[in-house]
Amino acid sequence: MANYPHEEDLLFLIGDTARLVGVYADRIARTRGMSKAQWVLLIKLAQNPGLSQKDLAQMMAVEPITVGRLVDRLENSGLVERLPDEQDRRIWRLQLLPAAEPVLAELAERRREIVTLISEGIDAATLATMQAGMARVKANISHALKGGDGAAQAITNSTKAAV
Amino acid sequence: MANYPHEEDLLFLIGDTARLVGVYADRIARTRGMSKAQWVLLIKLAQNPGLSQKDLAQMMAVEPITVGRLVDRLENSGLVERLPDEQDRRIWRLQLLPAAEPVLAELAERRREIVTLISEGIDAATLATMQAGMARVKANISHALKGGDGAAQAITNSTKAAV
DNA sequence: TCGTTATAATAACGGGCGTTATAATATCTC
DNA sequence: GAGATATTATAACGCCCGTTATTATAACGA
Repeated sequence: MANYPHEEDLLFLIGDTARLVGVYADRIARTRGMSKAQWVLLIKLAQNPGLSQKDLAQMMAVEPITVGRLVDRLENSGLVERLPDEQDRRIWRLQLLPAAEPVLAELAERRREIVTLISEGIDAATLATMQAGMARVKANISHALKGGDGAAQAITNSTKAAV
Repeated sequence: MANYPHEEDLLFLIGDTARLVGVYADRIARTRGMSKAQWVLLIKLAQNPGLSQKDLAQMMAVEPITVGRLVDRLENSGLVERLPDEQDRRIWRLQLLPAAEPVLAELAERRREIVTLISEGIDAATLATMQAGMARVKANISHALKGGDGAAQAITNSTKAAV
């Protein structure tokens, strides 16, 4: 069964890599009783306390309903709480609960390990090019999906050094 | 609400971009009555008729059970059939049905449009660097998940021109 | 040849995610 | 101020996907 590494399309590569990294990160998250998606939410929320679900959804590049469901589970786990907004009764303000902080601290180191792992054998300049390039791909597709996220400068090899 | 483009992590970028591209591709696939995952399966199967579910799973970088479920649906849609293997009664050999071909042909053009879309504003050399880099990331994570896929040469900026 | 071990496929379970539709609440406009 | 319009969150539905466990069949070893 011939099975060469087979010069794969960037499109397939993006999907496969994300799924595989997701599986890996998910296994780590589960050692602390959460999923990868919940872990991401916690990270974003730690950086921006008091966000609404809609704001958090935009930051995570998912639909608001997805954040709502994640918060349901995180609330059950005692890691996040929903607080009513003073001005607008449609809005929940999200807050980490104390139980979240030690778990997040432990996982932070594991996250650095993942970054190291996926970067193996790739030099820093290439990594920078990839980061800038992926940011542009994300901007392109976001725009096509009619959100747009600004940041639309062209990415070239020479941009790389500046990133 | 300050919301800068915010210098995003490659790890987050990979996940977000894949999801967003997935949503976009899925919308296109649904105009032909299938999902993005089913579309991918059909493409791989068209390139390699007669694969077993396990082989196809490896090619798609998913678990065999995932392929089994996708084939269930594609069989119901009349796009794929399962044929018994002559030698080994555990194995199904997969085959596209005639109905699949015109649909696949129509979708091929839409796929090229997606590639054009996501590549906008990124020069060819950078795209090549990204492709080689992502292939390495995939190899790194595959190896860590204990499959490994060979192809473990270092990727550098100079590699780029050769790709 | 018989029993152990390996392998392909599948079932059950649970979490992720978008789409469409709906309820509650704000906001805007006449 | 009242009705039209917009916005935040949520429910229902369906598909994606991995983990663990099970069944059927092959392959291997004494």
